[in-house]
Amino acid sequence: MVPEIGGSMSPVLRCTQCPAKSFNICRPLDYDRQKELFDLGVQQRWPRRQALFRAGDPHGAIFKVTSGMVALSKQMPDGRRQILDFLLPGDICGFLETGEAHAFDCEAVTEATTCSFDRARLQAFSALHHEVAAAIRQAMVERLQRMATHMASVGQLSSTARLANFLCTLSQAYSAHDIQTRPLSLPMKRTDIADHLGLRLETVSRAFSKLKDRQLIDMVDDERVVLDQSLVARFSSEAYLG
Amino acid sequence: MVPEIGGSMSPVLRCTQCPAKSFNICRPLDYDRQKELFDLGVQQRWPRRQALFRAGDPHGAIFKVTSGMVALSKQMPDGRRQILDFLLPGDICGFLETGEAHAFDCEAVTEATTCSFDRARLQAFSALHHEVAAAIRQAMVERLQRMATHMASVGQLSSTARLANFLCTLSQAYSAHDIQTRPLSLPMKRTDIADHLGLRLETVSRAFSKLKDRQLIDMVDDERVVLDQSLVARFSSEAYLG
DNA sequence: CGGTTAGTTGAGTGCATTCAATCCCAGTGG
DNA sequence: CCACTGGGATTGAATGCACTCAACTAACCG
Repeated sequence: MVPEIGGSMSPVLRCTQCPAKSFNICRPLDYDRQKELFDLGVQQRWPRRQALFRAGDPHGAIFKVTSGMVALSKQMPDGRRQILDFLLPGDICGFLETGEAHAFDCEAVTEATTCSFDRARLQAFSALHHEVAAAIRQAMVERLQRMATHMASVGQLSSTARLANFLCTLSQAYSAHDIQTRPLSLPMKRTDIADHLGLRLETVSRAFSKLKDRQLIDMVDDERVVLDQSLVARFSSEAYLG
Repeated sequence: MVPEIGGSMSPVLRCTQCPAKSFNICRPLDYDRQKELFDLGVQQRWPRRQALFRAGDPHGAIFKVTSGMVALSKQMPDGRRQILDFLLPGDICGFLETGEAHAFDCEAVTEATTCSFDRARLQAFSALHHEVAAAIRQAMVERLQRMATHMASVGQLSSTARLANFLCTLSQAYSAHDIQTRPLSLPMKRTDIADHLGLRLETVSRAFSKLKDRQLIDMVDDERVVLDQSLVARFSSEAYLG
């Protein structure tokens, strides 16, 4: 799932308890400091559909996803939910809250493992190491930009274009996380994609069929898809959403 | 438009060149430090529809809105646009970019004035004054939460509910900025509201009519509306969007 | 085997869109 | 003064896209 990356400048450090590759907010740190940070972490395993935390929970830990996929979402009182983003191994969540409580829901979309850090200790660590604070800010800016692009997609595009754009965006995220993109794996359910795109699952299914018919994608099975080059060219964020 | 706020702990400091009330990221600063920061600013005036900056522009200044209303948006190649947020006096923009270029478009929705700061100098200032850095991070977190709530609205609600929620959210933002909410002023055009909510302007107009028919709002004129209590209770972010 | 879960497809409905007409108002010039 | 104009908002009629409800398939598991 997460292939080895070779030829890095310093040895790829692993959290003493985490199987996945290095914490992306730690890239700027040298080996000793990465080790110091990772030693703070505690590994946890989450079955599919289980909540890491819910909006309103008092926030304790900050989570780094180490395997599987996790969804950040907002739940409405009537049961509808909006999935804001899918998190991949290396991503962190639970750090962007105000006050004392979580603002979002966070749940495992597949079986997932995380490495969790005590919030106060990570904060103290980032106060000490200026580069970590900068990396956290950078992570926030990137999440903001991802959300903005996605909002434009949900607000402006037709169902099929929305799905096409989603697949391209996901492919780009996989590339950034050194995850294979051909075929592209879709570990989340159709319902999850629907809740992410602001559609019903039947509409998502029809959109998949349309893309297949137009030969813009090729489905290996329900959870593996190969994107055609022309799709990537037309619907990637840069090309399509400015 | 921006009534005086009385009884503050320290004197309400004004930027030497800015007519509006104090920079909200500066609330934690004492008087001397606020003054030091504000002295860096340069005032500018923008006619309606003019761009403060466009996505892709190399970023220079960071803007604080001092009067009027400004829209952050994402433009698509075919002309459609998604307005991400409306900025009120006291809000800042242009600080959440990666690399060398702006990620969003920013344009004046009404005639507006801004106080602009050199990016490098503000960054240096915030490195020096720890509380300012924290306030900037806080502003980013709040924008992220606003966008998340809005995304849930665009993704999940019907046109009328979307408009109702928008009006309530706007009212809350006005309160937080010490702007009058009864009546609530709507300085932006119907097109702007449509581009914010992911609807067509005709649909927005029909949604206004529906809310009027159900006596959930009362229109003074095209740009002034009074929200009924029951509307606020049902469609404010906390009540409706978790 | 039957039961469950996930996905696809069909038929019909409803809501938002498109296109067009009308209204209102402010500004302008005859 | 009134007629004309243009921008913005509203409303009507018809279309189309996404939704709802339902049937059906496939895979998995007891």
